[in-house]
Amino acid sequence: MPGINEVAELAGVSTATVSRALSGNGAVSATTKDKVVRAAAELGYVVSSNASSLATGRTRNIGVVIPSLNHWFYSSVLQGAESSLLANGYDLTLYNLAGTGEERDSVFEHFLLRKRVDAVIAISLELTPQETSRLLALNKPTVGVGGPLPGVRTLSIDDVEVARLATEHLIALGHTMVAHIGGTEDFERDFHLPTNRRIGYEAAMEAAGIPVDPDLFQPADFTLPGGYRAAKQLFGNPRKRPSAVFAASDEMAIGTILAARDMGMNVPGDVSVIGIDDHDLAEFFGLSTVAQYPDLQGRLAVELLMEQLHPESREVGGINTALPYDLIVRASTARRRG
Amino acid sequence: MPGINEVAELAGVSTATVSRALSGNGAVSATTKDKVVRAAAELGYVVSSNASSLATGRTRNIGVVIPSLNHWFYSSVLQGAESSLLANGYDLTLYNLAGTGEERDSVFEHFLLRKRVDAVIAISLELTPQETSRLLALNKPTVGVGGPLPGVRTLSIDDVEVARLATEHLIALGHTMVAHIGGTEDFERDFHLPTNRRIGYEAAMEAAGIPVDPDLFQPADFTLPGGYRAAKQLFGNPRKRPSAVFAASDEMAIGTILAARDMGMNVPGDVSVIGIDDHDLAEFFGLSTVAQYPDLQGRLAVELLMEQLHPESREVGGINTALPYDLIVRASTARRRG
DNA sequence: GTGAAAGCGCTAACAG
DNA sequence: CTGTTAGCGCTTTCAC
Repeated sequence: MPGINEVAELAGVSTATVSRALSGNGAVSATTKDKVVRAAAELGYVVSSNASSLATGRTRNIGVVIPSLNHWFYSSVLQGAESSLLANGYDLTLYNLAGTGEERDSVFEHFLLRKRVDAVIAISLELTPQETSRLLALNKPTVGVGGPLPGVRTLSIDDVEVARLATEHLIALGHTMVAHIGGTEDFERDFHLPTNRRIGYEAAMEAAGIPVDPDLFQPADFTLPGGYRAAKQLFGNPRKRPSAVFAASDEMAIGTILAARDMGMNVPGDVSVIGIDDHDLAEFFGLSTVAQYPDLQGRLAVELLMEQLHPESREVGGINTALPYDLIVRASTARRRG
Repeated sequence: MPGINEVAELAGVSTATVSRALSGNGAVSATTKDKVVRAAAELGYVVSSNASSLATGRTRNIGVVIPSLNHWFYSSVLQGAESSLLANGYDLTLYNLAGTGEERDSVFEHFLLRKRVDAVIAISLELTPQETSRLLALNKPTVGVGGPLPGVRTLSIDDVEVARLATEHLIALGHTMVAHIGGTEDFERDFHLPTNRRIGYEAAMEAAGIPVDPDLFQPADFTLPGGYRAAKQLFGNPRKRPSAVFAASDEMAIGTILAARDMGMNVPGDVSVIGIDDHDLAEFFGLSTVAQYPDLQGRLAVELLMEQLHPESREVGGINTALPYDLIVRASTARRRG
């Protein structure tokens, strides 16, 4: 593990010059730079990030706080963020909030404060007021993805619009008995988004002059089994059978498709189904959906941070644009029959 | 952001004493320790991990290298490791190898070498010889999970035994036409495990005196759609229709169940299906399986590392025990009909 | 049990 | 353009 002075010696220059040559800060003649680079390569020299951080106050490391790793959306955002950070020469340290309350506390009480990160990305987090203030107290650039974080710049698709679009697709196919599977109250409190999606659904219905029927709403937990159970309730109602279902996530929509099959119903013959996400499995199940791009959202979050961390070298444009989403029509939606 | 000297001042002691009191290294009288702790709390003092690392040479940070984030197994291991590291006061920095070859290279060429981690956990990695030597050149404690890593202590279930157990379960139910869906050749080269699982399958068949029929093997890519396609091939063969399928992963097994349904076959009436993993969705699909516990594997990997990093304070026992796995019988397997 | 002081390996003025 | 030097904030001998 060679240090900077060994490189300096080999190259026949001072350590300061080595530092300058390797970091690009400060002018170095082309020839010395070349010498230094060679020497460093020969020795296999790599800066000690600790020493460097201590001297500069910057760590080239950013913290990502995530509610859980086992969800398609979160891990996709994480994947996008990781890859983009890597490209920018940053490390990513991961804080997972799943697990006991104690673990969660210790993230906020100890870990984030260790001065180990230059900035933090918070994925779909709904924090307690205390946690939020801890986060803000870090006084570091922070950006949220997918969750509303008071006081923090947040990246999120327009859930109301996305839900409206999905619902309109169903309505345009002639459906009027359009059911909605959305978040449970618990879930709503934690993530807000289900409420927004429900609002978009209701807006689309009302705009089409179709009264919103509370019996056509079923809460679920955003999982496939949850969607399955909710759909069975909907389909089993002898009085009102929906001809279309808008589920607030693809996993629930897939559960809905499976429930329909199990009840002997044909999708889309007897019932149309649409979700939100464009989950990995959506294509396999022929699921129509509104795609969002969590990977891209993770990348964008990193861009945003980089702008704040390196204000000089970046142009600012393009970040404030709304996040993209697209209606993707597959085999699970069709014109109302009869 | 108070520093150690401010704490020292408030407590009326030297910085050396603060360091000792807070780290537990070196003797400090109970009363001074108390004073220091109070002062630190009052100021909200947290050590600068960089300064501390620079001085001690230890970072309290460990690197985790993972092939991809979107897989149940990997992210479960990661989750277990993260939570266990947190409990041990360690940070986790994440290196994802998915993405372009360049990104992958840069992980090995630059990031891991930054002296930022005390140890590394490699999840299911099959590395090139060059990458392996880079890794070993770090000369840091390293443990692998789930993949064979030459020269590295690795945690892995006994794939041969697990596969044999699954197959025996089918055989014991009277099945003789037992098909196997395993890894493609590409996949095999990368992960080895499919081969081992296939070996276990064949061993069980032979032990029961049932000749292994190559027509009853189908390769797939460990995904649900892949399992679906493979199963269709198996079930569509007009000459030999298996009465049971052993899939090398739960996702492929679920694909198999869906394929059977789509072909009008009843599970387990017409065909029994078993997988390996105990995936999140296994219960929902009533899938019989051999559970492995990736979360636990992640935790164990951390234990192993902690032993190496803090040899004094740990007892060594229990780590060399084979990793646990359990046959879990649900609704997808039954006695052969007729 | 406690303090003084010498670094850990690098960077950033400041001179030249 | 390059070298000298003073830290960054902590830990750890070494005395006392």
